[in-house]
Order: sequence, then C-alpha cells, then structure tokens
Amino acid sequence: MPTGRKSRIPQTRTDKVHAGLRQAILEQRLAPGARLPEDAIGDSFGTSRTIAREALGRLAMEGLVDLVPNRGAFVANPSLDEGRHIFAVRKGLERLVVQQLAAQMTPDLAGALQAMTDAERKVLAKSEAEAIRLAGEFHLKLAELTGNPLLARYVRELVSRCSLVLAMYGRPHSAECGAEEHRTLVAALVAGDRDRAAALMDQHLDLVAGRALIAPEQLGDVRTILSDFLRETSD
Amino acid sequence: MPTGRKSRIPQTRTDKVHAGLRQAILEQRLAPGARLPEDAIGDSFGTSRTIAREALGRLAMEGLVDLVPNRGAFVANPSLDEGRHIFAVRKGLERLVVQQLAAQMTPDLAGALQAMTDAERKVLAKSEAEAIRLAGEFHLKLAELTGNPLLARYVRELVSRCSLVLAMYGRPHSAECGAEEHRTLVAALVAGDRDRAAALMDQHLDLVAGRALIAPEQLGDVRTILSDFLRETSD
DNA sequence: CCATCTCCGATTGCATACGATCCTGATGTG
DNA sequence: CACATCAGGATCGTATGCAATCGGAGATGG
Repeated sequence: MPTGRKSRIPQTRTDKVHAGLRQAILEQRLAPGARLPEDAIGDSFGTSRTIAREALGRLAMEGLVDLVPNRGAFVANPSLDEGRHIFAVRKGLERLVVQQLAAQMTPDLAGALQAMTDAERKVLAKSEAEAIRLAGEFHLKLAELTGNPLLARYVRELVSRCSLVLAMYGRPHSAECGAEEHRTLVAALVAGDRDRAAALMDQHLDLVAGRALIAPEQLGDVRTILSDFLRETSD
Repeated sequence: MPTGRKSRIPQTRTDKVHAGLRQAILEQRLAPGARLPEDAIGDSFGTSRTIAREALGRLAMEGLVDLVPNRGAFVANPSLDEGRHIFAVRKGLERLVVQQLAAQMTPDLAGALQAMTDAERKVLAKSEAEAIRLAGEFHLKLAELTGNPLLARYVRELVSRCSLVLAMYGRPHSAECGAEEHRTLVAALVAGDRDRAAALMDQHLDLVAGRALIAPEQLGDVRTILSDFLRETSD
C-alpha cells in the first residue's frame, strides 16, 4: 500500500500542519483567497507560529497559498490565465507519464493498472470535493508507476493546483474524470500503444479542463458563455 | 492591475541566503554531499539559524539540498538514476516549451530569440562552472518567453538540478551546450516548425545528457566507458 | 581482536520574545 | 466634502533559548 507504511522518517509537526492545511484547502474548507494568519494556524493546530510559518512556506512553493511579504498568507486564488498555465504544464507532464508507462509496459505493470480502474469502479464519491480528490488520485498513481519520483512529485503538485482551479471555476458536477476515459486510456497503455495513449491522455485532460475553464476558442463569445448559464438554471 | 509595476520585493534575508547558497552549490564551491549545518550557514551569512533553516528548506524543495531529519542538511548528491529521472522530466517539459513557442510565434518573439543566440556568440565562459551556468541560462530564457510562469519555474528548477548532475558526472569540457545547436533550434522556432523544433530540442538534450550520464545503451559495457577515459588522458 | 554498550558533544525541533512593517480608520485642515 | 496625516492594532521578520535526538568515541565484555 502506498501510504500507511511505518516509515522511519519521523513525522515532524510541520509535516502534520502542512498536510492538514493542504487537505483543508483541497477540500475547500478554506476558500480561495482566505487569510491564513500564522498565529491562527498555529493556535488551531496547537503549535507555535514557527511551525505554521514553515508549513505555509511549503504550501507557497507548491502554489496552494500565496505569500505576500509583510502581509501574510492567503489560500491561492488562481486567475483563469493561471489555471490555463497550470493545465498546460500538466498536459505536458502527463503526456510524458503515459509515454513512459507505455514504453516500459510489463505484465506486472499492466496488472497494477487494471487494478486501479477496477478499484475506481467500486468507489463512488459522496461529495463534489471528494470527487475532485478521487479524480486526481488516479493520475497521481499513474505518475508514481513510472518509477520516476520527480515526475510523480510534479504531477502531484499540478493535480493539487488543478483541483483548486476546478473548485473555483468548475461547473457543478463537472469535476469527476469519466471513469470510462480512464479505462480506455489504460487499455491503450497495456497494449503498449504509446501514441494512442498519449493522444487519449491529451484528450482526457482537454475534457477535464474544458469542463472548468472556458475553452480558449469560446473566449469572448458572450452567447456561448451565457448559454451555459441558461442550462445551469434548469439543473 | 495584476502585473507590471515595480512591485516592492523586500528582498528578505532568507532570500539572500537562499540565493547565496544556491549559487555556491551550482558553482560547486560546495561539493555534492557536503554538510550544511544551520549554525555555520547562519554565521557565514551573518544571520540567525532561523533564516538559514528556512533557506535550506526551500533549497530542499528545489532538490538542491537533501534534508535528513534530526541529522541536518547536505548538498544534494543525486545518483545516476536520479540524474536520468531529472533529465527525463526536463526533456518532457522543454519539449512543451518549444511547442508552445513555435505555436505562438510572432515577429517580436522571433526577434527576442535571435537576440539570445547573438548574445551567446559574444559571451565565452571563463570556467567550467560558468559554462554550465550559461548553458542553463538559454534554456531558462526560452521557458520564460512562453509567458507561462509555472513552466518557467519548473524549467529553472530542472536546469539547476541538471547543472548539479553535470557537475558530478559530466566529463570535463563537456558541459557547454553547443551554441550551434541553439541556433538551429531557434531557426526552427522562428519558422514556426513545431515538430522540427521539438525534435531538435529532444536531440539537443539527449546530447547534453549523453555527455554526462552514461547513455542507457552504454550501460554495462566496460570498454565503452574505459575508452572515454583513454581519450581524456590525452587531453 | 571484535562486538556491544554507554555516554557525550554536536545539531536539530520547536517555542517564545521583540522590533518592524503595513493596513485601518479617526482626526484635522483647506 | 475631499484629502493629507497620523496613531493603533494586527501581523510578519528575525533572533534567541531550551529540550530532544542522533552519531560517534571510548569503555566493557567475550
């Protein structure tokens, strides 16, 4: 199992605060733009400002919080443009992920991939926030299976930031990755079809991004945007 | 307005120490594996341990420093495998860079690119360390020209780590990117030839990596490795 | 001679203290 | 009424202090 291993590395308090804050942000318990004073963080986690400060620093490097000098920390509030930038990089990296996976395909790897989609079928998200989280989980595991820890780290970071963007700009019920798309992608992967897998991943991420960000070609076309709102009202 | 003013960057002490340490590591004034005690860092920069600690934390997130709990910080000492991982991700991201640049080519952009290679012709590195730094500069500027700050940040991080790897495993005089390769790449870019640019960048990075890391297909072939040393002796 | 244990110095993990900086809004002036 | 000025409070930036932890040197026993 990926987590829960009794590793030797002592879980420092900073790690706990970092993890806690991270989860709170990704689950939208802390809204984008919310203030994050070091004192308050420290208080609510029962530690000193020192720890809170360090955790906030890390989150800032991951792009989940904005750190304004002498002003304090805020939950990141990415603009639509930033969102597009994030998705662009994510697409590039995940393309790399599937290319590498397809190239190094083995029976073991194929089994692990199949198991992932099988597991996905059983788990149903209970909330919008959880749906976003689960969607990211699949992509993260994919990256980890490449055996390249750096690649996995970047993908985790990007998936987190995408979650934020989706939470901000996503239309309701639009967040979950279609499990079907995941299955066809895995099928291409186990077949070792590098190009097809890459194309599928591209398409998949375009769909995810398209559900959230107004697609570039729709930009400026007011009627297209308004038509979306029209549909929402009947929901 | 979101960008574009002399935003007051109150260059905090942590920033200075961070920048100083970073430079020292990349210039190899601090060898890979060297200990970096918080006290010593603080002393030599004239600040407290607090600052040194924070700077070390940042460097750790950038992969330039290894942080061992309760033991201290060390200059990163990437293994050959880690080096390959780093280059793999870098290749993926820089491919994205050139694709984006080719897609959004404008006369202005073309001019900026030409200026870069022209400038490169004039500057000659005075030392091995400087050569590595200059080589990275070009790739970083390329990433910045995409207008995607996140992409630029990742590329900067990866170029830094590659510098470390090159410093550790590069053969002497092998570090500088051939300026010629840069020029042909820029030519493809200004022509808007997306695929050719991507291919050239791939090839270029393979060459750079190949000069440093033993290419995968050479692995285990002792004679190939030794032949390199043979040539070095006559240098 | 080697394995193990114990203690000690070095160094980190964390908390607290104090000055510095910036925003807020209350006050006075033209 | 608009605007400049200036306290006040909130919050950050940094330094310092103390206990906890780790690794290694030396002692101890086989």
